[in-house]
Amino acid sequence: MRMPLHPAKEQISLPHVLFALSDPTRLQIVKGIAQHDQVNCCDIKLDLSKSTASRHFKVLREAGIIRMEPRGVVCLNSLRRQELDELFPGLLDSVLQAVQP
Amino acid sequence: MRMPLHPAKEQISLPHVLFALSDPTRLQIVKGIAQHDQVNCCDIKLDLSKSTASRHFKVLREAGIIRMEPRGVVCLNSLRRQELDELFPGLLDSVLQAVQP
DNA sequence: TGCATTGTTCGCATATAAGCGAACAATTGG
DNA sequence: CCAATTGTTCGCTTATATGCGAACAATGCA
Repeated sequence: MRMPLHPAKEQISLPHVLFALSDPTRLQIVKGIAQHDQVNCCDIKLDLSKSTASRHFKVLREAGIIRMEPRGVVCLNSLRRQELDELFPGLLDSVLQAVQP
Repeated sequence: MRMPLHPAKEQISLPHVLFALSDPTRLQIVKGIAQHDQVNCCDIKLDLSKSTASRHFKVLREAGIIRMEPRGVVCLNSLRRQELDELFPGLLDSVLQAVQP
């Protein structure tokens, strides 16, 4: 696993965050990460090729929503909760609340 | 002005709402409507052709975020606050809070 | 050292979004 | 009735998103 690039907190923008969250697949990913915290990518079952899944993770990462840490052959994903809450108070919570179970 | 089509509350979906909000121009529109409530389209100054502006309003309307009521030659816009708050509690508030002033 | 595992990247195809101007529709007011 | 105003729609162009498979990179394990 190569080290993925994450935007600094100041670079995170509301439109990009909302766009990243506007896709049902990515909402599922975010929900999965929020529920279990620290999951690797293939823990979240998606009916997609791995290249497409990888791109969805990339969109979330580049929007500043998730953090990906290499752990050997796997990478652990977590939400950038604190930073997002500081930038956009209440946003992530309301979205997670609203995602259908 | 023809009568515009609005989705019923049950048809409003989170991904569509988030997508509609993921554009800076549309965020400006939403903010403008939220601040003044009941504004007509050309009250919100946009550096866009009127056809493009019209499409942005249409995206917001079809996502269920705004309501457009014909008033003569003009149409009045308002947020569908109550329905959105019922569907996605806190979402609209956190977005409005986060939009840069 | 080899090989399986996991994820990224590339190239390609298709679909959707976003921008504009021109033409159209509906209403108001002279 | 006619013209001005406001917004929609259409046709077009360009840019971006989304999907896939194949090839590549990095790690861990036998």
